[in-house]
Amino acid sequence: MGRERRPTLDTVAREVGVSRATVSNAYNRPDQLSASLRERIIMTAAALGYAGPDPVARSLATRSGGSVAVMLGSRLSAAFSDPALSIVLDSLADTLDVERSMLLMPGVEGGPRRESVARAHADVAVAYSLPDDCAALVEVERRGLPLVVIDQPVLPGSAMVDVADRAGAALAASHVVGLGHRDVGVLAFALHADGVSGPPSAERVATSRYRVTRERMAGYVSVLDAPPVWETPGCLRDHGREGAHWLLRQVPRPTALLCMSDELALGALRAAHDLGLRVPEDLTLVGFDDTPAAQWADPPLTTVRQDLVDKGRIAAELAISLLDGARPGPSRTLPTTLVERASTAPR
Amino acid sequence: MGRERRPTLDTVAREVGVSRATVSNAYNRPDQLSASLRERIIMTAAALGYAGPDPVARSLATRSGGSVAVMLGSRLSAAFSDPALSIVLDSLADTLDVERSMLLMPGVEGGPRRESVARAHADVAVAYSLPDDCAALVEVERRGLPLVVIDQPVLPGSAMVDVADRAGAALAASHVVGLGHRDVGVLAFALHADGVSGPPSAERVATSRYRVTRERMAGYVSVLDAPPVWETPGCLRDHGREGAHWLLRQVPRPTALLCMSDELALGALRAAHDLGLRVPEDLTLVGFDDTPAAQWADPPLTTVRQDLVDKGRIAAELAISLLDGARPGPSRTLPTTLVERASTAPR
DNA sequence: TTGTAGGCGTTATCAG
DNA sequence: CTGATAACGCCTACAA
Repeated sequence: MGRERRPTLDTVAREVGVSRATVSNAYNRPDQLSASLRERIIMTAAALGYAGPDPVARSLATRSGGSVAVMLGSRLSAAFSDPALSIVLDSLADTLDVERSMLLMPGVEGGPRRESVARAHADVAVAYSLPDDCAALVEVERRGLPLVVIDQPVLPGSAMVDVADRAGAALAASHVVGLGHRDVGVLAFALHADGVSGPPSAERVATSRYRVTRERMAGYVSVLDAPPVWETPGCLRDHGREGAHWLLRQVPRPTALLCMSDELALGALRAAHDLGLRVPEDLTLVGFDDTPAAQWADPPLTTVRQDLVDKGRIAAELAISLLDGARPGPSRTLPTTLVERASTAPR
Repeated sequence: MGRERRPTLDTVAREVGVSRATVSNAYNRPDQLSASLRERIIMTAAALGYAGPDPVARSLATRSGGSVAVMLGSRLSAAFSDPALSIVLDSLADTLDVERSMLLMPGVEGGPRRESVARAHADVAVAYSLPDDCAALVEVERRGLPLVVIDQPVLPGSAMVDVADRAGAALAASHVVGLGHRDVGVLAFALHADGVSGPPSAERVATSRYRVTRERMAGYVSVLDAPPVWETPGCLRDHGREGAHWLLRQVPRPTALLCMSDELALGALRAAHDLGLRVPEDLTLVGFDDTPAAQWADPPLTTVRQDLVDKGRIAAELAISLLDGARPGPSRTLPTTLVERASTAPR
């Protein structure tokens, strides 16, 4: 099994009897040589089994061409099971130029491993809702990679796109209060990355590493007065179901639940079902994100809408402009709006 | 904004007064030099703002270090909305060595663009259920990248992992027939990438570009006699719902539906609900995949189980072994089993 | 323990 | 239109 060296640009050049530069031009600047010569070069290249310019070598020479490193705060399973993230990622990938792919860097404990960031062939990074003290971000800075942040953290020198989470949460809270609900529970997602679930202490809430969670909580609390809160360990439907069971056991029993995501709300819907409560007659439910599943639900979910497609698109655009040498501008904050459907009703 | 050149290994070497090799060793082979010298090197490197060895240059020199290119047949949104795929990818990423990330290459029309594969910094590729004539695969071959195929296509020279789809489908069909059902409908996913939906012609079935679809269909048909079939344009729940509505309008109305995925089955469940049919009393439903949603459903779904986590893990292991120079062995076929839950009942 | 020299496969610049 | 020549930034024998 002789590990025979693969042909290179030079092999082809020698065979054709031209210089390497000419062969390179044959691939990258067809207008720089006669069609016939080019043809001859391509032919012999094929005959030699030359696979075309090596992407890595090309990148070294051009100092570019890597992909976009997308850093996630969670494992892929968690990432994929979060519809909101899927939509953002899809839109991001869609907007990226064809020649740049996404280098997905899953997180282990609050972010990708620093080492993997150090080795990544990327010339721009996108951080998706990462904890402020994420080691991977230190590495990004050390490498001097242009950075686009989605949601978190707020970092000088990086471009950023986020969402009016707090205002949106306040909208949700005001809505249910306006409907006459006095006993309102909150279904929050993780405040820390320790997998703990249950009613969190005030301190735990205050010290949350997750900006989105903090903001949404702040929005709820700006309207509500010390509501009962259940913290879930993740954003899965099951988690929402579990938390809702607890919340609905409180006395007085909440007549409305504000949920930090649609998935959580869907879990709560299930819990209501378990307990024989009708939505919205016996229980009012508000989600967050407005993912497709929210409209799909029975009843369709009232929720706080954020434009996830826009979020991904803008992140990609920012990444591209950074690549083009633009300075990161002020952060772009997308609006949130309340979408009233059938899961909310007057008390 | 002077685009000042970033320091390199050489800059550091000169500053410290040693050779580049020594600096390189300071990073890659700490045991090759005294701790004190190493320390001095690292310090000045930091002072100079040297970010450590450039990943691209390193890869060029070592001829390795790229990531694993994962080629998908669909856009990411579609990919993510398919729970089965999510699980496989997660398991795949999880098994990969820490230093290799996944380069996600979404497909546009049946696969990634050939051009993007040509430029990818990858030293191994994983194809996930791609059409046989996928251009991206030609490029993979041209580049001589080691290839691991999941499900499709069957390609000489590549490692492969797939699933006993046909046998599994036959299992499902036998199960419902054994239960006494005579009128059985089939909810199939896309046979072609043209977005068409409806009852497909025999020719359309026979010429399907998708192996998984063909195999499952073959499994059903090996037991059933010319069942009514509805082809969905995708694997979304909505699609399943739409198709089920049509199937349930046929005369005689099917008393059982075999669905090519759990998502489709869940859509069918919804359709049954729409029509006031009880499952399993009035309608028997069988899914495929055994994703978490299947157990979650109400009623929990009888389905054909495949081990998606294994599938991803094995794909990753194959990729790694290919990277280590192993020859692709015979294809690994994972078993399918029938998981009986509450969505099936005797006629 | 350190340094030297050669190579990795391209691209870019600038003459001819 | 073509070809030297010099980067690009690093790795790795091998010699000292």
